Amino acid sequence: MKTNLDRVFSALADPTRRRIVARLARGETTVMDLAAPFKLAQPTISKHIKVLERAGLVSRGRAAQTRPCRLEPAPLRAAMEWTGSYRRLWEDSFDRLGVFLDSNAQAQKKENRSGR
Amino acid sequence: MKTNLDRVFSALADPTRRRIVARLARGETTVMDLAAPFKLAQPTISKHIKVLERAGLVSRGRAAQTRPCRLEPAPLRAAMEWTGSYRRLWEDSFDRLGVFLDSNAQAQKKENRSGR
DNA sequence: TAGCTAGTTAGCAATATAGCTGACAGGAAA
DNA sequence: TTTCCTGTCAGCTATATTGCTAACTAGCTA
Repeated sequence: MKTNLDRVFSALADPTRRRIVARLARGETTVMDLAAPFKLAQPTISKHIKVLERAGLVSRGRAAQTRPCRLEPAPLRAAMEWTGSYRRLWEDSFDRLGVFLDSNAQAQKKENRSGR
Repeated sequence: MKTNLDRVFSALADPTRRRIVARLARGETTVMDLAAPFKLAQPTISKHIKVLERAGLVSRGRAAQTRPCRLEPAPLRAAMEWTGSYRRLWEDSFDRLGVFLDSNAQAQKKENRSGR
């Protein structure tokens, strides 16, 4: 039984997939377009996209004969929050921006209160 | 040829290893201690530790017959920065706490100023 | 010395992953 | 209809990963 975070980190462990994510961050696009920069066969890219999809990082629509891919940020956020939860380890003081992590709730409150 | 980030994300993709990281965040400890909470055989834990070590997430010393493990935060930071670079995708506004990413430079300055 | 504790190394099995090719499907265009 | 474009699916190979056990090493302790 694999957790979501397992699949997210696993998906991000491949440089091809990270490049795909980077491309999708600039906007929705097609499989062919995603495959273009790579020397890999196109079905190979399809497989990578499917991995991203199973991790919840990508969602897809249908438009004529294309399957446009869109980046879903939530899992990226989850990954960042996990790694960020150790932020205090590389920061010397606790009362930096870095509090964002120790409690997201607290960070939220602060954000709301201060409007920053 | 594997990049560092490949190894870091790959290492974090396993729940056992994430639990080891979580434990190490509370302080340096031994392999036996790390293995205790798991039902896995001890050499299996050794292997997981080695994966974390190759990713640069763990460094080890020697003390009598133990090999104390310590968490190295830098790769965690790198992973957080990668995922965080897409932070704008899940935030509606740019001028939140979210500046943390753009402000690594700023954090650096703070660190330097504070004499670290 | 002998034995205990902590840990690594070697080797095996099962499964997953990343790449490929070849064949297929659905929609647009000729 | 035929053809092309955009993909998917099935199946193969090679390699990596995760788990195990058995056997070993290194250092402490009796």
